[in-house]
Amino acid sequence: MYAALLSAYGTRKWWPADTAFEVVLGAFLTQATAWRSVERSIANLRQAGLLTVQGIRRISEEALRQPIRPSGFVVRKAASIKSFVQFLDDRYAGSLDRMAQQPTAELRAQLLALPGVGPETADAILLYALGHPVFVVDEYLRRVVTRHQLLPANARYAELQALGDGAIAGATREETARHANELHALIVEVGKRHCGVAPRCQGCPLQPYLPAGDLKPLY
DNA sequence: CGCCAGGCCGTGT
DNA sequence: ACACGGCATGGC
Repeated sequence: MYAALLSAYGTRKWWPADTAFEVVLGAFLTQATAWRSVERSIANLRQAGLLTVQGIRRISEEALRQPIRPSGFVVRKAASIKSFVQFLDDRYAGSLDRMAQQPTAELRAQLLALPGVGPETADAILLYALGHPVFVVDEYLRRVVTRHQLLPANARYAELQALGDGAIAGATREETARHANELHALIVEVGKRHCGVAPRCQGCPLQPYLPAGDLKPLY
């Protein structure tokens, strides 16, 4: 299925961000939020000079709510972003490069301990901001996997991740990270186009892999 | 206008 | 352990 997606859509350029720290901001802002809305927030932050660790460090939590307004959940997201920068300063002297030197499992635990960081946000930061080879599970993957009856609809995050891990294993850490990057990006693409709440399977590159029978809306 | 978006968290069983 | 609603805002 990975091969079919790659063949259909080609190489995606992901994560859509100019810097590692911008990836982190996007990871928080996109929680249950359309990327279109995140883009407007990023534009606001850029205009205010807030796309850097120093920028976020300087602004108050309350003032940060304003530029990220288009992404919603502004009270929680502003607090989460400030907490992350506090953590980065305390633990890694404000450097994502230094943070990236630590073992993946340790970093994941540290991230999950932060407010507003769940498994997907932690893994997105690990992969796209820190370059660690972890597979990122999101709602789109859950939909694809459920529709194709690869796992039950109530599968846990770890089960979905294990499925992804099986598809991205490479000979080197870098190769695995590249596959993790690519496949997640492709899943989002096919998810947006074909795997919404109501299925739109016409022209879907994964159609040959669908089980027999009718598809139902998810909820 | 109503539905939904690249989750996370506190609360109730 | 696990389901369930709230969280804010805007695009379609």
